[in-house]
Amino acid sequence: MSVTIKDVARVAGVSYSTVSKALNNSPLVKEKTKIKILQAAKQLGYQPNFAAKSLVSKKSSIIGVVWPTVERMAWSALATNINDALVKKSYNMLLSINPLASAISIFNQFRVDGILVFQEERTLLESTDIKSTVPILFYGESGSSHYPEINVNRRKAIFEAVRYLAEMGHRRIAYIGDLSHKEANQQEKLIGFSEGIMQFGLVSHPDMAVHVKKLSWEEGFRATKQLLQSSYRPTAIVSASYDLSAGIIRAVRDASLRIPIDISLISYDNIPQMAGLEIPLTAVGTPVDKLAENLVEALLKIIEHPDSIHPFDDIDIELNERASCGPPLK
Amino acid sequence: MSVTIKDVARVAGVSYSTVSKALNNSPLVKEKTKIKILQAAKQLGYQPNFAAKSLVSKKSSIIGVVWPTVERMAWSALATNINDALVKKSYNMLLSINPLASAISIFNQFRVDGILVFQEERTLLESTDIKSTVPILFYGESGSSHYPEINVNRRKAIFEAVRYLAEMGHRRIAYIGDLSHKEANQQEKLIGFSEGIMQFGLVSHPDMAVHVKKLSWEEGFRATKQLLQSSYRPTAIVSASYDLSAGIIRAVRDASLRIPIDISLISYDNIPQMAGLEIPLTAVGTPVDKLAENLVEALLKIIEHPDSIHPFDDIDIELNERASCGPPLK
DNA sequence: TTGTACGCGTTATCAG
DNA sequence: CTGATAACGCGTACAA
Repeated sequence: MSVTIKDVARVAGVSYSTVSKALNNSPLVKEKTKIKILQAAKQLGYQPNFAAKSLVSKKSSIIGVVWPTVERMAWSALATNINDALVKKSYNMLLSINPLASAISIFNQFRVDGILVFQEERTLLESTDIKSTVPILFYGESGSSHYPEINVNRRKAIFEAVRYLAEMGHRRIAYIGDLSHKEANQQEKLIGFSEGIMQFGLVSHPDMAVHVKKLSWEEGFRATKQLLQSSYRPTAIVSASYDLSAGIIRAVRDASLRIPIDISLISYDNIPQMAGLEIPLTAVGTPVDKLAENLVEALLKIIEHPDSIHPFDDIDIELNERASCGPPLK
Repeated sequence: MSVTIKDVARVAGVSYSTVSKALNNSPLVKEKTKIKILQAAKQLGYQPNFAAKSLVSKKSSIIGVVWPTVERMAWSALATNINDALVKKSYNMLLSINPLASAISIFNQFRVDGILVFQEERTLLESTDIKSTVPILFYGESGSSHYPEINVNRRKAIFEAVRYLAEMGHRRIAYIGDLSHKEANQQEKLIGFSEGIMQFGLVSHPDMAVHVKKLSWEEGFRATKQLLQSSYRPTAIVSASYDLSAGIIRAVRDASLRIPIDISLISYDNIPQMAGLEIPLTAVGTPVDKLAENLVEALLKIIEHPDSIHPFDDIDIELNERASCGPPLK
């Protein structure tokens, strides 16, 4: 049914091995015949067969990405950026939203060149022991030390956010985020906040940190209402995620407070969408495009040298000033 | 590097064709040797090579799904459900977030068994003429009539929502959604609303329909504030999407109105998450699980009979009563 | 019940 | 420059 190089060869009146060369732009083919072959190929609507190609070449030019069911904005943005970065390196990205073990199994059978795993919580992994011939890179907590992982330094990011506010003159800073100790990533952020408060000798208060069950805008909204009604009167808020921040803005405005005049807001998750909110948000974290490039680069490095050990540094964080922070009112 | 059936054969002390049979659970192999082979395979960590397999069998057991950049909740839910439905039929799903043309090209080279395209706006498609040997099914507007497509009857869905409210006694109903005529899907919803208003002889008012630029919660929030401040005093709201509704609820509650006592709310997008909102929302639309099953079923039908024409009916809609609608206050 | 041989669509190596 | 031909890993008739 589908057309092969042999069909193309027949139409072009050459042998199929010549077609193969022509299609791969080999210099061993005369320009004229090359053109003839290319025309025949186009005319027949030839599409190379990936399976055959990767069978012989042992390469697929595909990177498999394992994605837990994703709802958060920051992750969508990351996926898009990784895709772009991969295309730039002439790879293609395929996503699987299956459970980790089966996704990895599928990608292994496909003999993709590399696998990138987005891991939010680490609990899943520990039970099932992952077997993979294909190089894997974890983004987030891998849980097992068998595979290389890259993480961003969330602790430092939040710490820097606090520093930024403190240096601006803020003394009463609040934090809205996941206060439970279930997810290591979220815990890191909280620690960063605490460290900042202590380090810069800021005001402490029992209500200064508000817990959210999910990093969603609803929770951000709710938590902010709660915060503003408490006896703590913050002049600035540190938010643990983009989605959270979206809800925070709404709640703050509803309380007829102005950002950044009455209250400053700085958010984790350094994605371009921050600029598109009602108020362009000053944010801290690794810019997604850089993060994506780092991840891709690291993965390609692993692919090229699968055996050597790869101790990846945490990716550097940045603080992007926009319009949501200013000195406290008085 | 990676282990093949030949390696397994050597370890198990049989020929590799026997291994092949054993692995495919053929009855032509003695139980005892089968076990021996299976053990050897596991011990070596054997993973079948997809490329080789699909090369000879002309099947990949993979369905490629083309996804525009994902941000909306309802779509995430749909993807998850399709994945599940596919697994049930022993297929695997792989996602591509590349532009339509290149995604289809990749899937063609992979010789996936079928392609499912999520198409929100149709503008993209019309310029590039899609060529695909692999069967394609469009969900949404394909734009060209070359490929089969399935859609849900959004017009009817919204119409039924209006009917539901009307029969409950509501006379002043508002609509929050995309009022521009750019996207056919959104236009359909608006038409359904207008038809309902006319058919049931309800009150008309210039402010009864509020436009949102995006189907996001922010816009839902904003539009609702606007609606509640206008001179129109609706007793019920019809919302065009889940995300919108989330924002609507917040805005309504902020105005100290109670749902459903002071105001009723019914939403398009029939997804389980509706039940998880602050107020379990009565919703109309095709339940995602059914939608997913329908799509999968239709696609498999096309795969089996690629040549015949497939005029798919719109998928039926359902109205799920939850806790957000009641009779008007007086 | 097991093994042999061939072909799937490519690339790569050699001869011509 | 071009054309045979051998792999690649697997399924499957067919032979043993």
